[in-house]
Amino acid sequence: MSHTLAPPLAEQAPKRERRKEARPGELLNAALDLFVEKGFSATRVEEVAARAGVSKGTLFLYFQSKEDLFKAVVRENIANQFPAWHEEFKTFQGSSADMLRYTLVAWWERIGKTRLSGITKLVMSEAQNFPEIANFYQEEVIQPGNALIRGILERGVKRGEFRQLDTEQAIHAVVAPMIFLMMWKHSMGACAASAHIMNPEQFIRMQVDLLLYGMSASGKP
Amino acid sequence: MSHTLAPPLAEQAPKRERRKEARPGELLNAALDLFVEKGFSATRVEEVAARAGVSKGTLFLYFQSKEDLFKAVVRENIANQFPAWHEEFKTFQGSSADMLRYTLVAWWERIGKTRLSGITKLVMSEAQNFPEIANFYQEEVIQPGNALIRGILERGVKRGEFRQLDTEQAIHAVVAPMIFLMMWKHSMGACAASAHIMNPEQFIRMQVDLLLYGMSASGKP
Amino acid sequence: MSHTLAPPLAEQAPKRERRKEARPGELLNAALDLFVEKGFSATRVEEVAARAGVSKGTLFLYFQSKEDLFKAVVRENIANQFPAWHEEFKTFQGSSADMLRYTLVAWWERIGKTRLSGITKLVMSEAQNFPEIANFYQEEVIQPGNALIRGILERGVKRGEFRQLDTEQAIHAVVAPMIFLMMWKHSMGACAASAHIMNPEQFIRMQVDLLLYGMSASGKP
Amino acid sequence: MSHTLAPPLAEQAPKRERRKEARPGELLNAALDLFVEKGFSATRVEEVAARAGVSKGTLFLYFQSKEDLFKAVVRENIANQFPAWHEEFKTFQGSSADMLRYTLVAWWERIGKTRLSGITKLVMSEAQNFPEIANFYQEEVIQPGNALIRGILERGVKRGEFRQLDTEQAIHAVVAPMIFLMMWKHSMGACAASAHIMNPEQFIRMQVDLLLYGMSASGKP
DNA sequence: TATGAATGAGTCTTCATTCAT
DNA sequence: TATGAATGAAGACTCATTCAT
Repeated sequence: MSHTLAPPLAEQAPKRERRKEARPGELLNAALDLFVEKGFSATRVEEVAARAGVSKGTLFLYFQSKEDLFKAVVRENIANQFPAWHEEFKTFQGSSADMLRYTLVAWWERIGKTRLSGITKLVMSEAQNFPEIANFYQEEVIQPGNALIRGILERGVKRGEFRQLDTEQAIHAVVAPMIFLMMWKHSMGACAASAHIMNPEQFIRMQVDLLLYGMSASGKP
Repeated sequence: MSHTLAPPLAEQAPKRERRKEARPGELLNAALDLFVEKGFSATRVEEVAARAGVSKGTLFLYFQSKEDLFKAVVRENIANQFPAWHEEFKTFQGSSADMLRYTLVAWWERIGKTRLSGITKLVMSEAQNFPEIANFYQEEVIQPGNALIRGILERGVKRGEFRQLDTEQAIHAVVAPMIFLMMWKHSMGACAASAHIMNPEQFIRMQVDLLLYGMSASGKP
Repeated sequence: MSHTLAPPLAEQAPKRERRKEARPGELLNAALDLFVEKGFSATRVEEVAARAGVSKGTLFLYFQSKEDLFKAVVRENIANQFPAWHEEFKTFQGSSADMLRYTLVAWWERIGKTRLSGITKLVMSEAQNFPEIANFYQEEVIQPGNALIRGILERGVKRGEFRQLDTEQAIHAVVAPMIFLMMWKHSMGACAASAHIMNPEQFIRMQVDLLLYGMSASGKP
Repeated sequence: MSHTLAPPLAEQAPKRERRKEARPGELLNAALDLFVEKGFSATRVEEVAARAGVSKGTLFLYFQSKEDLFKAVVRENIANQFPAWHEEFKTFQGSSADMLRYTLVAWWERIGKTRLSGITKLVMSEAQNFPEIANFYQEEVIQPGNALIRGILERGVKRGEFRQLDTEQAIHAVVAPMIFLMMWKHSMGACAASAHIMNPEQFIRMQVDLLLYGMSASGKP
């Protein structure tokens, strides 16, 4: 398996003759844009519909409610990536340190640097006011995502590359900088004043180094 | 036993209580609670007033607008802590590693573990939609806070305890886990499913260790 | 006879009536009524909507704001009359004295005696507090209206019927009694005490006589 | 009796030692300013109090309500001028044409050109919404004012200077341009665009000429 | 399937008036 | 007499959702 960073989700939808069947997809795409830009609560369904080129009523033909629309956005764009990740991981050949490093860099390419990172930001921002969404995200994104990391860590421990770890704690140590990066990018990072300060790739590299310093069985990554 | 519909006579609460001095504090306290609980946009000024035991109109006697109320909450609870921090730092005697460790632990005690952490979460969540608030927070909290960290790092470098660093990058490395902790606590951490997973003190300790591994001049913290 | 508390079953009025085409007109008509009756500031959009038989929200479907609604009322009822006036004037055959007399009498029939006169009253009443409206009215009504009068006066002078005049001053002399009439009708004239005192047609006739006395080249109208 | 145009109401209030007794006067003065500037409805009692240097509560100590305050302003500044006018008229020596001319010019000096003209504008503007005020003004200002004019006209007719007139109609012909002038000054005249167009003294002179043309027994004023 | 007109509860803010001190 | 804190009824405008066509 090659470690190319190409996005796994190639758009193979035929460009023509898809007026009707494509409607949900266009709505989903518009919704993703707007949810990321304004958050869940501040996004108006009418604007989503307008951006997708349909009427407000049509949106409610495909999605029962604004919340339902959001869930579909998440499933369509994030949750459905997990099988591919799992597949990729099953056949990974390198060291666990490499695997971790690769994962975080690939995550940045496929999620973090794209508008999808805005979804995580949105959920963390508004989970309080929309418990339904919080639970949904927990189950469909966070748990599968954590499972991925857990797999790497347990692999490393089992292969003697990492020292004995409190796995769940370690998962958080891995995930924390990613989440921070997404939050930053979509909040303070969006303000002119502080936008340039942080270089994400550099930040990730540093975080990986720090993590591996701490986790390596040998004391050296 | 008579089933009269007359209201119970227990209502002897004074209707117009004059509490000039106490009002702003009570409103600020109620506002802090609600802003943390629901965010800025979803908090209703009427509810703030009700929780403080006054009418909607009274709130606008003390604060020009909802935004003004929020700024007052931030100033009263966070921004005014910086002088004390600066004072404390000026006379710190130990090593810079100890200073950093002490700072993050103290920060957790004084801000992170209290409801105040909810304010940072709120700002990061809603900065996009309220640029005025974003700028305000940048100037009155983030910049002073960063200055504090910068002081520690530069001290460590000057005293030869830390190796030569890109200070601004290092500030972010220090701040990132704190911000993550606040975000987590007030979003996914507030959901029953994942509340117990993360132990903040332990998380901080680990982060500090990682940071010092990476920054120490000697290679050992 | 049962004293059930159930509401009478007579409510068969359709709740959601679709009248796309008719709505704006009904709203405009209701708005004209209420603006004339109460002025701009004291008119409640909700009452306008109610009088048009729709909900508050529906009004904002057709007009962006209360001010926008007002502008539409003015355009629909007054500003759009000017082309017809101009057309009429272009082909007027009689003497300029007759033309002036005709104009003022016709103006009374088409504007002054109708509820439209209330709009001018409203604008003069509230221009101070709504500069946006003042400017709008100046441009869309007053200037075109003055142009009409100017045309008559210059025609009279050119044809040697009127003596050499300071045209702009004379315009005011012509317009003043009209404006006075509108103001009076919608203020003190609306009070029982003084309603009967003034006969508008007679008042106009007298004003025209006075004006022509003053302006005629021959010294006799 | 001299025909000087000096204002009859000399301020003979002692400048010192009038802290307490002067309160109502200061409030009245502030109220006049603000009523003229913003109208009745848009004037806030709090601002009146502030401008008079007292608290809002104090205002309600002297005046039962906003309406009551307004009535006091009218009485103090306008209604109480009528006795002096009557006195002056009783001893007027010249022709009735001169008397009319003198009256209108003096009226302009004492009322029209001062901020008092704003009161008439205000009443005409808001009478619809405040019938109580409309009636009050009718009785205390309009009727006495009309009586003054009626006196001049009847004098002129009796002395054979004016031809036989419908007195009540003629009163309106006299009053109309004055009212127009006040309205104009405080509405469209306040807008930059049209402020310079009208010269009030010139306008009055012209109106008087027109009136006297029309009313003179000789056909020449 | 698609429209878009209609709804109405909800939100911030203002201000005349009251009343405890 | 004087204060100014407190009230609460409005009012303009928004927006997710419904439903007749």
